[in-house]
Amino acid sequence: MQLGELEKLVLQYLWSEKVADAKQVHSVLGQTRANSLNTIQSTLDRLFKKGLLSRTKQGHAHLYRTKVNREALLAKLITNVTSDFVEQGEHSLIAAFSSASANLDDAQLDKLEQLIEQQRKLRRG
Amino acid sequence: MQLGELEKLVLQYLWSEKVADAKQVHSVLGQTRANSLNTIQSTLDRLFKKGLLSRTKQGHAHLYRTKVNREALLAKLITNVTSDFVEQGEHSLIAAFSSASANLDDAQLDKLEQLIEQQRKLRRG
DNA sequence: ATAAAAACCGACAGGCAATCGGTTTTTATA
DNA sequence: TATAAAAACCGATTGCCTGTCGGTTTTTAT
Repeated sequence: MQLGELEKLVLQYLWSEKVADAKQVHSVLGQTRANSLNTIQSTLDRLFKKGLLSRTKQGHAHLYRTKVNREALLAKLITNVTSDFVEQGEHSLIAAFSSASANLDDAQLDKLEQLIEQQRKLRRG
Repeated sequence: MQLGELEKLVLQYLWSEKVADAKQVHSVLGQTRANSLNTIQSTLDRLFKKGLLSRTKQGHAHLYRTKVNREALLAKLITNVTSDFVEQGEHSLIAAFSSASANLDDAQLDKLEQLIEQQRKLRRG
């Protein structure tokens, strides 16, 4: 699943605003990008069809919400883009890390270690 | 950078074979997919233009080699697909890790920690 | 009932991968 | 060195996806 520029902007907006209708999204994104309201509606609809947004009717407008948070989307995108290259039982992030570790500075290594520890704690309950 | 199905197959073939010309690639991939030699040539050329392959002339054929290994490509793809969602100054792989850490099993967490330690040792000299 | 608001539908442009026919260039060799 | 074969190169087409929006239908508030 490929995400276009506008789709990404809309997702980010909805992560920050929680809920919005097309008009609201348009009023904000229309300031940086010259989009018609229809363009925003199409984009919202495409994201909805991709399963990334949910929507409910409120009055005569759809209210859109994100259906996945940023972390879940990142995980999904990563899986999509790498799945053809990873073996069963292997995780793409770990494979990638082995090639990218040299580019991380000490602080980033620390950070990563912290994240691992944090995850371990979570599992111990 | 978006990779198509055939492009992925070609990359995987070249990771396993190290070096090949269009004819060789075609003779192998042509068994599963019905491609003309020209199709393979186009694909090799596109991968070359994307910087994923290098090539040298040998006789009247280009010999292609991968320019990035699998791990480096994974890192690149992950960075590409996540970068629009990652804050300035944050390393996308680390951001990605915090998104996906819940999907890693204990052994994978161990493995990652080992890789970090290994990198640390390397730096200490 | 009606006007306004929004959804819905359909179309088109632009970009990219896959595809391949036809032409030009290169090279080995007769 | 002329030539045939091999491969590169060029250009065109198809199909898919995102962005774009005009026009029509549906919904709703008054």
